[in-house]
Amino acid sequence: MVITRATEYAIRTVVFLAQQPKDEIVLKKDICRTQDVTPAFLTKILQPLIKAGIVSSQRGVGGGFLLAKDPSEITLLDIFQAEEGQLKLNYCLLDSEACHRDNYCSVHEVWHEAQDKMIRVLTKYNITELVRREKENLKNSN
Amino acid sequence: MVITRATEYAIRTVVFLAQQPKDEIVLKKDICRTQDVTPAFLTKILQPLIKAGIVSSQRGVGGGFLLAKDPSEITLLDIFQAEEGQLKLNYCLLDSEACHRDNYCSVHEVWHEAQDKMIRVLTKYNITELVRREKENLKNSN
DNA sequence: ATTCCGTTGCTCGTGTGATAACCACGTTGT
DNA sequence: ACAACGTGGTTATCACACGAGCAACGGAAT
Repeated sequence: MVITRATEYAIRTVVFLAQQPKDEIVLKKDICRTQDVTPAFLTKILQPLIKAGIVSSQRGVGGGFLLAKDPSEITLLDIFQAEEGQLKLNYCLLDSEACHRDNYCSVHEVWHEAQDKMIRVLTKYNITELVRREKENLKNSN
Repeated sequence: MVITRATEYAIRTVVFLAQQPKDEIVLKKDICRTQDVTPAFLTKILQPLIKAGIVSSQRGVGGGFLLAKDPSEITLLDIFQAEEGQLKLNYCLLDSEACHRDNYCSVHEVWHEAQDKMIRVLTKYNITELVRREKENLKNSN
Protein backbone atom coordinates (compact mmCIF):
# COMPACT_ATOMS: atom_id res chain seq x y z
CA MET A 1 0.00 0.00 0.00
CA VAL A 2 2.71 2.45 -0.96
CA ILE A 3 3.62 4.11 -4.24
CA THR A 4 6.76 2.86 -5.98
CA ARG A 5 10.02 4.78 -6.13
CA ALA A 6 9.48 4.96 -9.88
CA THR A 7 6.29 6.95 -9.41
CA GLU A 8 7.96 9.22 -6.88
CA TYR A 9 10.85 9.96 -9.24
CA ALA A 10 8.50 10.38 -12.18
CA ILE A 11 6.60 13.05 -10.30
CA ARG A 12 9.80 14.84 -9.35
CA THR A 13 10.87 14.75 -12.96
CA VAL A 14 7.65 16.21 -14.30
CA VAL A 15 7.64 18.94 -11.66
CA PHE A 16 11.24 19.72 -12.52
CA LEU A 17 10.49 19.93 -16.24
CA ALA A 18 7.56 22.18 -15.51
CA GLN A 19 9.87 24.56 -13.67
CA GLN A 20 12.03 25.07 -16.75
CA PRO A 21 11.34 27.80 -19.32
CA LYS A 22 8.67 26.63 -21.73
CA ASP A 23 9.91 24.25 -24.46
CA GLU A 24 13.38 24.10 -22.95
CA ILE A 25 14.99 20.74 -23.60
CA VAL A 26 16.63 19.24 -20.55
CA LEU A 27 19.41 16.67 -20.52
CA LYS A 28 18.84 13.40 -18.76
CA LYS A 29 21.88 13.94 -16.61
CA ASP A 30 20.58 17.29 -15.45
CA ILE A 31 17.39 15.66 -14.26
CA CYS A 32 19.43 13.02 -12.50
CA ARG A 33 21.70 15.48 -10.80
CA THR A 34 18.92 17.67 -9.45
CA GLN A 35 16.41 14.95 -8.56
CA ASP A 36 18.68 12.28 -7.05
CA VAL A 37 18.03 9.49 -9.53
CA THR A 38 20.56 7.41 -11.41
CA PRO A 39 20.61 7.76 -15.21
CA ALA A 40 19.94 4.08 -15.83
CA PHE A 41 16.90 4.04 -13.60
CA LEU A 42 15.61 7.35 -14.92
CA THR A 43 15.80 5.97 -18.45
CA LYS A 44 13.38 3.29 -17.41
CA ILE A 45 11.08 5.67 -15.61
CA LEU A 46 10.84 8.16 -18.46
CA GLN A 47 9.58 5.69 -21.04
CA PRO A 48 6.08 5.25 -19.55
CA LEU A 49 5.78 9.01 -19.27
CA ILE A 50 6.61 9.36 -22.96
CA LYS A 51 4.19 6.62 -23.97
CA ALA A 52 1.49 8.32 -21.92
CA GLY A 53 2.10 11.57 -23.79
CA ILE A 54 3.22 13.48 -20.72
CA VAL A 55 6.85 13.94 -21.70
CA SER A 56 8.46 14.04 -25.10
CA SER A 57 12.04 13.37 -26.04
CA GLN A 58 14.55 14.42 -28.62
CA ARG A 59 17.55 12.39 -29.67
CA GLY A 60 20.95 13.47 -30.89
CA VAL A 61 23.08 16.46 -30.06
CA GLY A 62 21.04 19.05 -28.23
CA GLY A 63 18.50 16.39 -27.40
CA GLY A 64 16.81 15.68 -24.11
CA PHE A 65 13.39 15.80 -22.53
CA LEU A 66 10.57 18.28 -22.18
CA LEU A 67 6.90 18.27 -21.28
CA ALA A 68 4.67 17.11 -24.10
CA LYS A 69 1.76 19.25 -22.95
CA ASP A 70 0.94 22.16 -20.76
CA PRO A 71 1.64 21.37 -17.09
CA SER A 72 -1.81 22.64 -16.21
CA GLU A 73 -3.17 19.63 -18.06
CA ILE A 74 -1.14 17.08 -16.13
CA THR A 75 -2.31 15.63 -12.81
CA LEU A 76 -0.60 13.38 -10.31
CA LEU A 77 -3.03 10.63 -11.27
CA ASP A 78 -1.79 10.80 -14.86
CA ILE A 79 1.77 10.25 -13.72
CA PHE A 80 0.80 7.56 -11.25
CA GLN A 81 -1.15 5.63 -13.85
CA ALA A 82 1.61 5.96 -16.42
CA GLU A 83 3.97 4.23 -14.00
CA GLU A 84 1.75 1.83 -12.11
CA GLY A 85 -1.29 1.33 -14.30
CA GLN A 86 -4.87 1.69 -13.17
CA LEU A 87 -5.15 2.69 -9.52
CA LYS A 88 -6.91 0.04 -7.45
CA LEU A 89 -6.99 -0.60 -3.73
CA ASN A 90 -8.27 -4.16 -3.96
CA TYR A 91 -8.43 -6.69 -6.76
CA CYS A 92 -12.20 -6.80 -6.66
CA LEU A 93 -12.30 -3.15 -7.71
CA LEU A 94 -10.78 -3.61 -11.14
CA ASP A 95 -12.50 -6.44 -12.86
CA SER A 96 -15.88 -7.23 -11.47
CA GLU A 97 -15.40 -10.90 -12.33
CA ALA A 98 -12.66 -11.23 -9.72
CA CYS A 99 -15.02 -11.53 -6.79
CA HIS A 100 -18.30 -13.38 -6.71
CA ARG A 101 -19.22 -11.63 -3.44
CA ASP A 102 -19.36 -8.43 -5.44
CA ASN A 103 -23.15 -8.09 -5.30
CA TYR A 104 -23.68 -8.03 -1.59
CA CYS A 105 -20.24 -7.41 -0.03
CA SER A 106 -20.51 -4.19 1.93
CA VAL A 107 -16.74 -3.91 2.29
CA HIS A 108 -16.47 -3.66 -1.46
CA GLU A 109 -18.45 -0.44 -1.32
CA VAL A 110 -16.10 1.01 1.27
CA TRP A 111 -13.02 0.28 -0.84
CA HIS A 112 -14.79 1.90 -3.72
CA GLU A 113 -15.48 5.01 -1.71
CA ALA A 114 -11.91 5.20 -0.39
CA GLN A 115 -10.53 4.79 -3.88
CA ASP A 116 -12.79 7.46 -5.29
CA LYS A 117 -11.75 9.90 -2.61
CA MET A 118 -8.12 9.22 -3.31
CA ILE A 119 -8.50 9.64 -7.06
CA ARG A 120 -10.33 12.88 -6.46
CA VAL A 121 -7.39 14.25 -4.49
CA LEU A 122 -4.86 13.12 -7.07
CA THR A 123 -6.74 14.87 -9.85
CA LYS A 124 -7.51 17.99 -7.87
CA TYR A 125 -4.19 19.72 -8.35
CA ASN A 126 -2.42 20.01 -11.67
CA ILE A 127 1.32 20.41 -12.06
CA THR A 128 1.18 24.15 -12.63
CA GLU A 129 -0.58 24.50 -9.32
CA LEU A 130 1.95 22.28 -7.55
CA VAL A 131 4.86 24.26 -8.94
CA ARG A 132 3.22 27.47 -7.78
CA ARG A 133 2.71 26.13 -4.29
CA GLU A 134 6.25 24.82 -4.08
CA LYS A 135 7.59 28.24 -4.99
CA GLU A 136 5.41 29.75 -2.29
CA ASN A 137 6.58 27.24 0.30
CA LEU A 138 10.20 28.04 -0.46
CA LYS A 139 9.55 31.76 -0.18
CA ASN A 140 7.88 31.37 3.21
CA SER A 141 10.65 29.19 4.61
CA ASN A 142 13.26 31.93 3.98
CA MET B 1 -0.88 0.15 -4.22
CA VAL B 2 -3.18 -2.68 -3.35
CA ILE B 3 -4.15 -4.30 -0.06
CA THR B 4 -2.74 -7.76 0.63
CA ARG B 5 -4.77 -10.95 0.51
CA ALA B 6 -4.12 -11.29 4.22
CA THR B 7 -5.96 -8.04 4.91
CA GLU B 8 -8.82 -9.07 2.67
CA TYR B 9 -9.20 -12.41 4.44
CA ALA B 10 -8.81 -10.80 7.85
CA ILE B 11 -11.71 -8.49 7.09
CA ARG B 12 -13.86 -11.37 5.88
CA THR B 13 -13.03 -13.24 9.07
CA VAL B 14 -13.96 -10.40 11.37
CA VAL B 15 -17.21 -9.77 9.50
CA PHE B 16 -17.98 -13.47 9.71
CA LEU B 17 -17.32 -13.58 13.45
CA ALA B 18 -19.51 -10.54 13.91
CA GLN B 19 -22.35 -12.36 12.20
CA GLN B 20 -22.32 -15.14 14.78
CA PRO B 21 -24.34 -15.03 18.00
CA LYS B 22 -22.51 -12.97 20.59
CA ASP B 23 -19.67 -14.83 22.37
CA GLU B 24 -20.07 -17.88 20.15
CA ILE B 25 -16.75 -19.63 19.65
CA VAL B 26 -16.04 -20.53 16.04
CA LEU B 27 -13.72 -23.25 14.82
CA LYS B 28 -10.89 -22.28 12.50
CA LYS B 29 -12.07 -24.78 9.92
CA ASP B 30 -15.52 -23.23 9.90
CA ILE B 31 -14.02 -19.86 9.08
CA CYS B 32 -11.95 -21.48 6.34
CA ARG B 33 -14.88 -23.27 4.79
CA THR B 34 -17.13 -20.25 4.65
CA GLN B 35 -14.55 -17.62 3.73
CA ASP B 36 -12.43 -19.48 1.18
CA VAL B 37 -9.14 -19.44 3.01
CA THR B 38 -6.82 -22.36 3.74
CA PRO B 39 -6.29 -23.26 7.42
CA ALA B 40 -2.52 -22.78 7.27
CA PHE B 41 -2.84 -19.30 5.83
CA LEU B 42 -5.66 -18.33 8.15
CA THR B 43 -3.52 -19.35 11.10
CA LYS B 44 -1.00 -16.77 10.04
CA ILE B 45 -3.60 -14.10 9.45
CA LEU B 46 -5.37 -14.51 12.77
CA GLN B 47 -2.31 -13.89 14.92
CA PRO B 48 -2.01 -10.16 14.18
CA LEU B 49 -5.74 -9.79 14.85
CA ILE B 50 -5.30 -11.41 18.24
CA LYS B 51 -2.26 -9.30 19.10
CA ALA B 52 -4.20 -6.19 18.11
CA GLY B 53 -6.98 -7.18 20.52
CA ILE B 54 -9.59 -7.55 17.81
CA VAL B 55 -10.05 -11.31 18.05
CA SER B 56 -9.47 -13.66 20.94
CA SER B 57 -8.82 -17.38 20.90
CA GLN B 58 -9.45 -20.39 23.05
CA ARG B 59 -7.37 -23.55 22.93
CA GLY B 60 -8.34 -27.13 23.50
CA VAL B 61 -11.59 -28.98 23.03
CA GLY B 62 -14.42 -26.57 22.35
CA GLY B 63 -11.88 -23.91 21.50
CA GLY B 64 -11.82 -21.54 18.56
CA PHE B 65 -12.05 -17.85 17.84
CA LEU B 66 -14.39 -15.01 18.68
CA LEU B 67 -14.36 -11.24 18.62
CA ALA B 68 -12.49 -9.71 21.53
CA LYS B 69 -14.66 -6.61 21.58
CA ASP B 70 -17.94 -5.28 20.34
CA PRO B 71 -18.02 -5.13 16.51
CA SER B 72 -19.26 -1.56 16.74
CA GLU B 73 -15.82 -0.66 18.08
CA ILE B 74 -13.89 -2.25 15.23
CA THR B 75 -13.16 -0.38 12.01
CA LEU B 76 -11.62 -1.49 8.75
CA LEU B 77 -8.59 0.63 9.56
CA ASP B 78 -8.03 -1.38 12.73
CA ILE B 79 -7.95 -4.59 10.75
CA PHE B 80 -5.81 -3.11 8.01
CA GLN B 81 -3.25 -1.82 10.46
CA ALA B 82 -3.16 -5.08 12.37
CA GLU B 83 -2.15 -6.85 9.16
CA GLU B 84 -0.11 -4.27 7.29
CA GLY B 85 1.03 -1.82 9.93
CA GLN B 86 0.67 1.92 9.72
CA LEU B 87 -1.10 3.01 6.55
CA LYS B 88 1.13 5.16 4.37
CA LEU B 89 0.95 6.09 0.71
CA ASN B 90 4.56 7.23 0.40
CA TYR B 91 7.65 6.72 2.50
CA CYS B 92 7.96 10.42 3.22
CA LEU B 93 4.65 10.31 5.07
CA LEU B 94 5.75 8.06 7.89
CA ASP B 95 8.99 9.31 9.27
CA SER B 96 9.65 12.91 8.50
CA GLU B 97 13.39 12.25 8.35
CA ALA B 98 12.99 10.14 5.24
CA CYS B 99 12.76 13.09 2.87
CA HIS B 100 14.73 16.29 3.10
CA ARG B 101 12.38 17.93 0.62
CA ASP B 102 9.71 17.66 3.26
CA ASN B 103 9.57 21.37 4.05
CA TYR B 104 8.71 22.73 0.65
CA CYS B 105 7.57 19.72 -1.42
CA SER B 106 4.02 20.47 -2.50
CA VAL B 107 3.46 16.89 -3.61
CA HIS B 108 4.01 15.76 -0.05
CA GLU B 109 0.95 17.76 0.98
CA VAL B 110 -1.15 16.07 -1.66
CA TRP B 111 -0.17 12.60 -0.52
CA HIS B 112 -1.02 13.68 2.96
CA GLU B 113 -4.45 14.82 1.94
CA ALA B 114 -5.12 11.65 -0.07
CA GLN B 115 -4.06 9.51 2.85
CA ASP B 116 -6.22 11.43 5.29
CA LYS B 117 -9.25 11.03 3.06
CA MET B 118 -8.64 7.34 2.79
CA ILE B 119 -8.22 6.89 6.52
CA ARG B 120 -11.39 8.83 7.08
CA VAL B 121 -13.34 6.43 4.88
CA LEU B 122 -11.82 3.37 6.55
CA THR B 123 -12.81 4.59 9.99
CA LYS B 124 -16.24 5.83 8.97
CA TYR B 125 -18.02 2.49 9.12
CA ASN B 126 -17.65 0.01 11.95
CA ILE B 127 -18.17 -3.71 11.60
CA THR B 128 -21.70 -3.66 13.02
CA GLU B 129 -22.67 -1.20 10.32
CA LEU B 130 -21.03 -3.28 7.60
CA VAL B 131 -22.84 -6.41 8.74
CA ARG B 132 -26.10 -4.52 8.74
CA ARG B 133 -25.55 -3.26 5.20
CA GLU B 134 -24.53 -6.68 3.94
CA LYS B 135 -27.74 -8.17 5.30
CA GLU B 136 -29.67 -5.43 3.55
CA ASN B 137 -27.86 -6.02 0.26
CA LEU B 138 -28.70 -9.70 0.40
CA LYS B 139 -32.33 -8.97 1.11
CA ASN B 140 -32.60 -6.59 -1.82
CA SER B 141 -30.97 -8.99 -4.26
CA ASN B 142 -33.61 -11.65 -3.62
C1' DA C 1 -5.25 -38.78 25.03
C1' DT C 2 -7.44 -35.78 22.22
C1' DT C 3 -8.55 -31.55 20.22
C1' DC C 4 -7.80 -27.45 19.56
C1' DC C 5 -4.64 -23.11 18.66
C1' DG C 6 0.48 -21.07 18.50
C1' DT C 7 5.06 -20.71 16.60
C1' DT C 8 8.45 -21.28 13.46
C1' DG C 9 10.58 -22.00 9.32
C1' DC C 10 10.24 -22.89 4.70
C1' DT C 11 9.11 -22.61 -0.41
C1' DC C 12 7.91 -20.45 -4.48
C1' DG C 13 6.64 -16.79 -7.41
C1' DT C 14 6.46 -12.01 -8.47
C1' DG C 15 7.62 -7.13 -8.26
C1' DT C 16 10.80 -3.47 -7.09
C1' DG C 17 14.92 -1.08 -7.74
C1' DA C 18 18.79 -0.85 -10.17
C1' DT C 19 22.66 -1.73 -13.70
C1' DA C 20 24.70 -2.43 -18.12
C1' DA C 21 25.27 -3.54 -22.91
C1' DC C 22 23.92 -2.59 -27.10
C1' DC C 23 20.78 -0.27 -30.70
C1' DA C 24 18.76 3.70 -33.24
C1' DC C 25 18.49 8.21 -34.37
C1' DG C 26 19.83 13.49 -35.07
C1' DT C 27 23.17 16.90 -35.47
C1' DT C 28 27.20 18.66 -36.96
C1' DG C 29 31.63 19.09 -39.23
C1' DT C 30 33.92 17.87 -43.30
C1' DA D 1 27.04 12.81 -48.90
C1' DC D 2 28.77 10.90 -44.95
C1' DA D 3 31.18 9.85 -40.86
C1' DA D 4 31.71 10.89 -36.01
C1' DC D 5 29.66 11.94 -32.05
C1' DG D 6 26.12 12.74 -28.73
C1' DT D 7 22.05 11.91 -27.36
C1' DG D 8 17.86 8.83 -26.02
C1' DG D 9 15.64 3.72 -26.72
C1' DT D 10 15.45 -1.24 -25.88
C1' DT D 11 16.42 -5.28 -23.76
C1' DA D 12 18.39 -8.45 -20.58
C1' DT D 13 19.87 -9.28 -16.27
C1' DC D 14 20.53 -9.08 -11.23
C1' DA D 15 19.79 -9.01 -6.07
C1' DC D 16 16.58 -8.51 -2.88
C1' DA D 17 12.31 -8.14 -0.44
C1' DC D 18 7.69 -9.29 -0.01
C1' DG D 19 3.42 -11.67 -0.79
C1' DA D 20 1.04 -15.96 -0.51
C1' DG D 21 0.80 -20.22 1.09
C1' DC D 22 2.30 -24.85 3.35
C1' DA D 23 3.71 -28.01 6.90
C1' DA D 24 5.64 -29.70 11.07
C1' DC D 25 5.99 -29.43 15.56
C1' DG D 26 4.93 -27.39 20.24
C1' DG D 27 1.73 -26.14 23.94
C1' DA D 28 -2.53 -25.39 26.31
C1' DA D 29 -7.24 -26.85 27.66
C1' DT D 30 -10.50 -30.41 28.41
